[in-house]
Amino acid sequence: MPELPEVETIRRELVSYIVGRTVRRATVLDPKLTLGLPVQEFEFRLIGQRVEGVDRRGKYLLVRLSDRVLVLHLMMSGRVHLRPADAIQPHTRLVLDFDRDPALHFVDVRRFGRAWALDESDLPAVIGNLGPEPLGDAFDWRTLRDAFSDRQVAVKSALLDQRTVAGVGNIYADEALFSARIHPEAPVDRISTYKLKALAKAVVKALESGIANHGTSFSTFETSRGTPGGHQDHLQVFRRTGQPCPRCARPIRRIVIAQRSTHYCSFCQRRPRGA
DNA sequence: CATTGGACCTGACCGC
DNA sequence: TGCGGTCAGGTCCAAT
Repeated sequence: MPELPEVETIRRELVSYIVGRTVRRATVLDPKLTLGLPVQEFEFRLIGQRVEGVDRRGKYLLVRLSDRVLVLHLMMSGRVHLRPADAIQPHTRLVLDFDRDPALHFVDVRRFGRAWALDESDLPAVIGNLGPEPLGDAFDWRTLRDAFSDRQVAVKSALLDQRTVAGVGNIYADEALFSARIHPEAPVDRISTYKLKALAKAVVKALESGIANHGTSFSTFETSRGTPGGHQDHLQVFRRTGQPCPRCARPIRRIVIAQRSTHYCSFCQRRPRGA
């Protein structure tokens, strides 16, 4: 589920539900979650801490505590649920109990998700390599120009690289490239300034649209309150292989770039000449 | 250096 | 029903 719009949707819900609460108990049910930090130490670092706020950096969720920060990355299948402390589900990996319900449950079928309990000063070690926030002032077409210079990688790969811009994943990369009419295999150093400007705007538009629809959910529920997002009904190309392009009605194609499914219209998104 | 391919996990779905 | 293959919203790390 989780790209920037989905994580942002969760963040906004957490802000209204857990800010001001104090952690009474932390329970790690899957030691893999803490990446080698002993479970007891992880839990100890959270207990007694008050939630001061909830931030987001790219696809990372940052739960600001009195003098620590809990960082969550949902990877492919992670979910955050707000439910009673004792309502443990099959794939629950972490539960934070507060002074009253609901508790925060981190549920993750595939077990790729991670959690860190850090001092603020250790945050850069986890999120220090991220590119600019696409919805912040630091991002515009020059960001892409600088990241793309002297490189030949496919633009789709470059957008998925979190050092380029933080938070874009497979769905919103495909959607943005469609909006900007850029072929996903276009080598980044051959994209015109005109197209780069279109792409920067398309990235912002795609992400903002996702947020406005509370994220994209394909099969299971998604937001922390268990309601599905609605953006899947607004996707133009992603997972629409064979269906008509919204612009020209020719069938959407699916190819694989960097081992990721990629969806595009071969008529509207022309390969640069000579590439 | 930059880039690529495999690894990490589990479950759903499809064709035989 | 069972089996094997494919696919899934992400990232890291070794090999090239």
